[in-house]
This record gives sequence, structure tokens and C-alpha cells, in this order.
Amino acid sequence: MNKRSSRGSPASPPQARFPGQQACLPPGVVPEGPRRRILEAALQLFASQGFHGVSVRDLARELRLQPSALYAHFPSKEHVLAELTLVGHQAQHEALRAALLDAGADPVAQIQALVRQNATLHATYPQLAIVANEELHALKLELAAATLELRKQSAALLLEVILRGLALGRFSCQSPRVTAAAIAAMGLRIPYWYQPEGELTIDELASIHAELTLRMLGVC
Amino acid sequence: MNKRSSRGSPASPPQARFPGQQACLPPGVVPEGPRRRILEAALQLFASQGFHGVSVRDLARELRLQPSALYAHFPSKEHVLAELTLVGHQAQHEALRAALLDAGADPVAQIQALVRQNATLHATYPQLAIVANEELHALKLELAAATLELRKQSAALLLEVILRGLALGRFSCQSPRVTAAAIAAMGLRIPYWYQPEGELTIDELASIHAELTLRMLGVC
DNA sequence: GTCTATACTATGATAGAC
DNA sequence: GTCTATCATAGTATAGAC
Repeated sequence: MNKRSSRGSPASPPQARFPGQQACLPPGVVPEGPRRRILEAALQLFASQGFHGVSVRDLARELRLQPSALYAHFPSKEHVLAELTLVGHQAQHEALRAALLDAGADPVAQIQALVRQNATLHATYPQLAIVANEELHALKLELAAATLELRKQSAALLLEVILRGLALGRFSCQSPRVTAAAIAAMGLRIPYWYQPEGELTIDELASIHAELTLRMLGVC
Repeated sequence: MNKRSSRGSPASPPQARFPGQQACLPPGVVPEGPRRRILEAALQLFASQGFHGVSVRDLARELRLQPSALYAHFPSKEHVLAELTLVGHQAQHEALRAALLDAGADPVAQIQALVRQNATLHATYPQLAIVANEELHALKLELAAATLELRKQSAALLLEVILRGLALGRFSCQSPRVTAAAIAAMGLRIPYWYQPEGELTIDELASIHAELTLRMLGVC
């Protein structure tokens, strides 16, 4: 049976994973221009429907272009996703490193800075967080490699701060690795429930996540 | 350009999101038979490649059937996913309710039971957790409705235990809602990193998650 | 850089024999 | 319940005019 002509059913669309409208890329990471326009449209669509749920025709329609026009800017649909995942992980990694540098040498200040920055990013750029994290698996290894390397480094950053805090006797926990995973998980899920127009500001959210983190690490 | 005949590149496959092999459905939820065989094959493929990344032909090939044979058991590919997400959420909801009943009236025992059971499920049936949670958005609302209702109820279960613990003065936290989200997030991410053949047993994992949860709730 | 037109494949689903 | 064969459409990508 055809996709659109199914007898009586109204052919309702799939639920959007991320219903919000305009998708924003962090400033600076991609210069203004047609490439950026394409990336932002793709960001919104991939976040809503998933990479495989969006066709080149869908993306072109959103941009009011013919499908073929996209190929003047990207060699394939996969390259669009690859750039989005890379940009997302770059923005995160740079923000985390900067936050860490600002925090000084105290592990408590360091972990707070990391978690606050991470929560802020995920709440500010929810579509980018979703696409960079959940659609990465759709890429061939060669196109995902650079992103995977950055992800590894960001995870290492978090684990190192925890291990140092434990070594210095400031933290206590049963398993640094499981605790690190829990802290990261908390941030990763933000885009799925946080609503900027709700009661909670991003700053309050970041503070609560920092507090939860300190508790997980036994800083009482 | 064709998907498979790209000039010189070796047409490497996408990275699998969940590389592991056999996918298991919890016992009892689906009777043995061809339907169950199809669901288990689909579970593995959808977990690896995503719903839209798997064609009916892919699924049929895995089962050594012709594509048309699948339609004797399910009216569409979407119905296969719908059953998987429903089964996954049913298993979770029933397990959580049972754990809660076993735990008695103490909020501390209750939250430990919930978190332990949740971690155990996510570590035992990782593909089901991934598909039920990450692919639900690919379904039309009508096919997802029953699953969404169950998810809502499971989330409510967790929040109610937290609110009751707060009311009884056993817990303390800045935001019950954000804390509930953090606890749920910790469980949801398990399939992405936990490896049964590693050093950590599922029971140890469950214990660590229970301990992290108590800390987040200020039970010291 | 965008358009029109199109090549070629993959896709979800159905018909009808056995 | 599975097969072979097929339909109708959607998919990625390219060619060549402007």
C-alpha cells in the first residue's frame, strides 16, 4: 500500500521528536551564508524526524530550493550531518575547556563549572545536542571519526576532574566511571524535557544540576 | 550518485548504534512463534540502524524470508515498531510497579527498588530500551499513543515516590522534577555504555545507581 | 548558484499462485 | 504462510542550461 493513499486513515505525520521551530547554531562556528542556512534548516529537520526520516527533497523544500541546489554546498546529505555533529561537539568541547580554565584548581569549582556549562549548552542549543548525539550513528565511520574523537576528549575531561577530586579527598563515590556516566546522562537528556518558556531559567537549571552533581560526588 | 556504487570509496556501512548481536525480548510479553521471531530481528536492526535506517527488505533478509511474508504477521513496518515500543514500556511499567509493591511503605526503600529495577531492565534488555525510547518519534501519534500513556505513568510513579519522600521529610532536593529527570536519565543511558561482559555486574550497577539516587535526594 | 529535467535505485506494500 | 512478480512512489544524486 502506498504511503499517502492509505484508504481512510488521515495519513497523520510522525510525532516530531523536537517540536520547536527555529534551530540555532552557536555563533561563530559557521560563518553566515548559504552553508549556514542549510545547516540550520537541516538541524531543525534532523532533530525532529531523524537523519533517515528527512529526505534531500524535504530539506530543499524547507529552504525553498530545488534539491540539486544543495549539492553546490555539500557533496551529500551525509556531509551535512557530519558537519552538524562536528560543530556541535566542537562547541561543547571548547566551552567545557574554557569553563575548566576559568574554574581554577579546586575540583569542586571545576566540576561545578563543567556541569553548569554543559547544562547551559544543552538547554540553549537543544536541537544541536540531539542531532550531534543521537544521529551520529547514521554516519559512516570515516565521516564520524573527528566527532568521535572530540566526544572521547570531552568525556575524558569530566572523568579526570572526578578522579583528581577523589585523589585529593574532596570527592567520594563508589564508581567514578558510573558516576561520570550519570552526570553526563543528566545533561544529555535536557533537550527532551526542558522548555525555555517555562518557570525554570537556564541558570537555575544549571545550578540544580551542579548541586545534584556535588551530591553524587559526596560533597556535603 | 548511487548509494552503493560511489566511485572509489569502499562504501563503508554506518556505525552500528548498538553493535551487539542477538536481541532478546523479555520472557512472556510475546508468545513464541513467527511474530516473536520478527520482533526480535527487528529489535536488533532498529537498535543498530534506527527505524528509518532499516528497510522491510533488510528485515526480511535477516529472517531469511521474502519481504511479502512479513505482511502475513504485521500490517506494516510501523506496526512492528509500535509493538516493540509498547512491549518495552509495558515490561518496564509492570516491573516498576511490582518493585514498588515489594518495597513496602518506606520512601527510601521505594526509590531504591525503582532505580534498581530500572537499571536492571536497561542493562538486561539494552536494545529494547534503545528502540522503545529513541525510535518512538518515528511513529504516527495514533500508533504511539498507548506507549506514550505508559511512559507518562512510569514517570509519574517515580515523581510520586520522590514527592512522598519529601513530604515525609526523608528526602531533600531543590527541584523534584529536575531530580526525577536526572534519575531517569541515568537509567536511560545505560544501554549506551554498559557491557555485561565487563567487570561490573548488573547487580553492582543497580546498587551504584541506587546509591547515587539516594545522594541526589539528600539521604546521607 | 540555482534552475529544469532526469537517471537509477530503493522503498513500502499488494496480487495471486502454491 | 511463504513464494514470485510487480506496482507506484520516494530516494540520492547528476547533467547541462542560464
